[in-house]
Amino acid sequence: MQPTPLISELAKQIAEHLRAENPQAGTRLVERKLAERFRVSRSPIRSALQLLHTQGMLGVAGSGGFITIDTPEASWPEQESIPNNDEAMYLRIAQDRLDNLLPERVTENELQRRYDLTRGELARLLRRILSEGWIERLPGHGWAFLPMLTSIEAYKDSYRFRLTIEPAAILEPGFVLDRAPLEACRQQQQRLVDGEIWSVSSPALFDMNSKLHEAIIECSRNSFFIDGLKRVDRLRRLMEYRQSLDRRYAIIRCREHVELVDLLLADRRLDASKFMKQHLSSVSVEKVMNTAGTAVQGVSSGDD
Amino acid sequence: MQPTPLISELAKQIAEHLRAENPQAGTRLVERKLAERFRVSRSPIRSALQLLHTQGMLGVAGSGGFITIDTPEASWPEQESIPNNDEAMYLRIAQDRLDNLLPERVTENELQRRYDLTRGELARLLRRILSEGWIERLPGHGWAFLPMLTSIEAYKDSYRFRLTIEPAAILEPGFVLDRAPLEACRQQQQRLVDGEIWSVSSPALFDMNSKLHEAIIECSRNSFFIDGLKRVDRLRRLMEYRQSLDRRYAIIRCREHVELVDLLLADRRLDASKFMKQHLSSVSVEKVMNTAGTAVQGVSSGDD
DNA sequence: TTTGGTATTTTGCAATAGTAAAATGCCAAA
DNA sequence: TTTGGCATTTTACTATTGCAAAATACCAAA
Repeated sequence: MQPTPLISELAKQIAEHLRAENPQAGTRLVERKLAERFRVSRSPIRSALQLLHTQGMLGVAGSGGFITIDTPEASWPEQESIPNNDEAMYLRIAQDRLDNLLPERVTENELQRRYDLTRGELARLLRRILSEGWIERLPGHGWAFLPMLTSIEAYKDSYRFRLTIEPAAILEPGFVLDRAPLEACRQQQQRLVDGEIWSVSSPALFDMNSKLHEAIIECSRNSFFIDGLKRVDRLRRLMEYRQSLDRRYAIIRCREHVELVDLLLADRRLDASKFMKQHLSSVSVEKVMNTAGTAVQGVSSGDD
Repeated sequence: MQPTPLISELAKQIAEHLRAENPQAGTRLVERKLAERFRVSRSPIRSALQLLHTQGMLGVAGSGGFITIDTPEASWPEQESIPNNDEAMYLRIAQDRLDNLLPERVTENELQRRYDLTRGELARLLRRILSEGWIERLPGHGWAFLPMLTSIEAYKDSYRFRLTIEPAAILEPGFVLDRAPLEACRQQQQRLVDGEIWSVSSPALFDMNSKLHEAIIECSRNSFFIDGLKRVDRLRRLMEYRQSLDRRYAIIRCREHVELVDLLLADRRLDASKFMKQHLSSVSVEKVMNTAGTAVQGVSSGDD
């Protein structure tokens, strides 16, 4: 039983899950529970557990099944070892598109040849790109890339959109605070402020920041706001993954994040909404100032 | 050369195009121009023209090629004759899903059997549904439907989202008025107010109204706002297609639409934005009142 | 009942070839 | 140059079959 992509992906997620939960040694890992949680059947879960066991990260219970053992945190390796081909290919296509190496219109065969993909891999990629909204099918043959966040204009557009929906989402009538995830994000931001920010990688920083904003908007319980922000973030990620973030600005944003979460945790929603507005508009201004003088693909102030 | 789906679709679009342009008899239809406009190659355009010619709606020029003839409006038939199988199937699946006849999780085979589809048809359908955001792939096998606008809650959510973005879009700095489409929409709305509303079908009414709102938001030139509204509208269409609209309320909305466009055409953007806000919130209230007493799937006030 | 073990069924990807349809390149005429 | 006619190339859908992997059903033990 070789690890299929799904199996190693699941192993990674289970390890991550355990790192977050941090259960005491000897806790039983119930196959059905995990299967339900990760929305797959027991088969791949079982194989993933097997895999983690052979890596010495899980023990076996006397009566069968796997249990956690007392694993020092260091030995929950970032299971990135198996570089997910799909993800890499996805980013590569995005970069090629941003660099204008890919024409606006492409056929499936072209892509398949160019990136040496099987039909299935290509189908998966196109599905993903489609659902993220930067490609569409032409009526006849082939696909057309949609304009992405290539220009500063589009960039500013994305911030004005967020400036509209994020403060409004906090004032939604159905807004209910999810304390746990917010407190987790707050801690993360505090650690960044306390110095981690100077060592963490740009993509990781980007992810932490967008995770915080998404955690907040999810409290609105309005899926239109939630989806709206997530769609913007996925596009922004493609743009910002290639930039290195200027930590001198980023740290200011992180401080603001902490303050923002504190307002929310104190149930001061109106103040939080106002603060969000101010937070986003200052990021926006910064971006413009920052990109005005330098090349579009230069250093980004950014974060959020 | 039988008409393929693409060809009959193009014939329909070309007829519609001509009805809108209303060129004088004898105007030459340039294949390459049409091909570019509809983003296909010349082949299917040529076949579509051929088709329209055999239906007696186009003449031939002395030196080859097709020209328009003096066709009374009545004889530009709504080319709906060939019921697009894909579209019908799409609506059927949406309805089945809304009626809870389809489980939350389905496999491709299940769908293929249930609706008697070929692999390709199914792939096309899934792609479309995916891009509209109400289905997603599971990590293993199969697909999961996402919660749609099934509840009144979600319904109200969609209006609050619009209430946030639509008035804001009018105030976007990049806002530039597209007079032609707006004036066309205004005329359409005026005709509705003048009595057409009592005879036009519910889906047609829905389309006219959403077209107006989309025409307005497109002036913002901010693709995040534009996309946001379009996504909401696609979902709303699925819900509202099954409802018959109460014309006594709808006509009020149409009058407001005329007024709204007039404000825009007079360049009173601030007033237009305020008016939009009031317009949307009254629709929203109406919806709630209307659905509160009756069944969810009863008569909708609606329109916008 | 809950759980893991095992066997069985089902799924959907891969590879292939054939084919209709769409895209494209070239040419001649206006 | 613009345009339509025509021929050719390319694309992507269809329909196979085989197979690995995922889902599922059933059973026994705790």
